[in-house]
Amino acid sequence: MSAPLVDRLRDRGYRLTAQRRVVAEVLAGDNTHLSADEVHTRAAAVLPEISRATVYSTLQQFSALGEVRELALGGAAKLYDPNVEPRHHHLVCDRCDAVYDVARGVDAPDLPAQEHHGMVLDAAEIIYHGVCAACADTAVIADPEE
Amino acid sequence: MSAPLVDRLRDRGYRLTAQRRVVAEVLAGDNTHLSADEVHTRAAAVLPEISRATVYSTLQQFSALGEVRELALGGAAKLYDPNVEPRHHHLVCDRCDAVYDVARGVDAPDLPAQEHHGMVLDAAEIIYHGVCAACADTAVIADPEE
DNA sequence: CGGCGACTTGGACAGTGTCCAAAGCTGGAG
DNA sequence: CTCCAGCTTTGGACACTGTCCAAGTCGCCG
Repeated sequence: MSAPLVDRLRDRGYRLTAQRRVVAEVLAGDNTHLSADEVHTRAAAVLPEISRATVYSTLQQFSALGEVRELALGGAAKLYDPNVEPRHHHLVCDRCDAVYDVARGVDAPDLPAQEHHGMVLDAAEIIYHGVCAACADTAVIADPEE
Repeated sequence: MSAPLVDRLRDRGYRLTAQRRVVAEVLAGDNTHLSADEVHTRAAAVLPEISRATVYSTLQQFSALGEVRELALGGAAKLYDPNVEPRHHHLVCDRCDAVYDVARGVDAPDLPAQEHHGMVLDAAEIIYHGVCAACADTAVIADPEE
């Protein structure tokens, strides 16, 4: 499960380029939520000539193939989550954009058919918003309220 | 409930400027999900000199006051939802970014304490992803499969 | 009515992401 | 093994979203 991403790529008619391999490695080697820019930085550490455009398009491809999940949480940039398998939800700090995974089998309720608005649904994503411990602490300093 | 936003503003020490009034009107007059840019365009139709910076900061203030909800769905821009009262969730088309409201009392499950990661939670948001009817149709044309 | 200070302005700026023509490289055919 | 078609990458220009700031404006209180 750790390596065959490259095999799955070839099986679907994608060419195996050094760039795709490197991006795949970066994603496999880290369980956090990376922005496209972070992926580019880490990939460039191994393959310095890799361009931003390639990283963006590669991430889109991986996302379309279901190898990576694209997350649009509050922050400025989209994040890419290599942990696709155990489908999970997220907690987001509205102050600093920190992201945590919800590990347990928490899941969103199914939507009754009359609420579908003609759409074909394929996934439900829950985002728990709040303030992380670190941000809550700094707030106390700024707002002593004594 | 339709007008007193301006009252609530003054009560909290905010000044009543023409710009804030116009932005409030734009939001009140429409039940769809508007981007900051759309709000600016509509506001400018009434008050041509209003600047983008003002619209952005006003939307942030309204959002902080709970008069408007800021939505970070997949699209490039954040959307602002004037419908705060019946707290509701959303359906998003991953192709065209169309947004629909979930009207019914569907809601996300509470998160067990051991999953909080030290955060203080204040809201849970469910996003149902899928493909809207219009996009599904065009896909059929592009991919006849015969 | 006058002044304080919150508010707005407009333009510069930073970050994210897209697009495109040209050059490079993969993988299959011969 | 070599060659070629065409998929990929490159890099730079571009569009868009959102932030910041100094200067000027104007709402509100006295």
